[in-house]
Amino acid sequence: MGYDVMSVTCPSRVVLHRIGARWTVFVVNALEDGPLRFTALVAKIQGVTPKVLTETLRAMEEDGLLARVEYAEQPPRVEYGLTDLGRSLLIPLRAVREWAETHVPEILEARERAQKG
Amino acid sequence: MGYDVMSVTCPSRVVLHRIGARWTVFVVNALEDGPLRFTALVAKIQGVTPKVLTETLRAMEEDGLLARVEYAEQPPRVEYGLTDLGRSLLIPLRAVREWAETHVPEILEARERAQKG
DNA sequence: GTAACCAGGTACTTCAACGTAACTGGAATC
DNA sequence: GATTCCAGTTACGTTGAAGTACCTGGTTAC
Repeated sequence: MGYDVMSVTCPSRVVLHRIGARWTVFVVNALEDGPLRFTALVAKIQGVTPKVLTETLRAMEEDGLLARVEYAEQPPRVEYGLTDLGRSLLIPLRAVREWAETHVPEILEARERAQKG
Repeated sequence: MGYDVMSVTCPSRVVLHRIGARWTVFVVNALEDGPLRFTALVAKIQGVTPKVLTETLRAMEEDGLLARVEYAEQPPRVEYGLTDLGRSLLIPLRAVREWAETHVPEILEARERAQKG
């Protein structure tokens, strides 16, 4: 239904902002094959710090992209997995990721040309 | 070609960062139907300031996504248009945009639930 | 008992992105 | 000759996201 992304009041702008956040794309991709524990995520997504990962996870949980599941075991275990909504995001994000991977060389060349020229 | 997006050194991270920049998506979408002049862009993309738009355009030009064309007329005219590379980006970005537009309600509901609960 | 693991939390700092406001300089228009 | 349009530029201030470093409290393994 007609959202106008160019309008300042358009709610899809908020959504695009969340998607554009530095680490959201990585979390979604990292959870592609199933739920993971916090430390597994830190290990898999190189360069992310615990603090930032926590913030990203909380934000994504708030948006219903992610489910945080505590298991009542001893010792307790916490797992993060994609919801149906989060999983549906995989499709467009995969397209972006593939575009990035295939066009990296062209962009790097363009940057070099811009530096020299 | 094996890029590992999860690796810190992966160049596609840089690319994803540029794509994730607040206004890149809007510029690409705004130029979908052909080249536009600077002021036309400012008018079309609501909320963007001249300064930020200039920065965004320069960065995109450096990456080869955009071509800046000066016409040797009186008075001179400047137009910005997508390159082939920039146009190829339209496809994955359209997918993201459509996802955002269709799932905005779900996300807003999830946020409300998170606020109350 | 002590060392490491898990799942974070806190406090502080930094930095780039973003925004505001005002200005420029040439050309055309009234 | 005053104003407006175009295509920005410059200086400055703000903000929010990200990073650094260290702490915590329970649990299990050595």
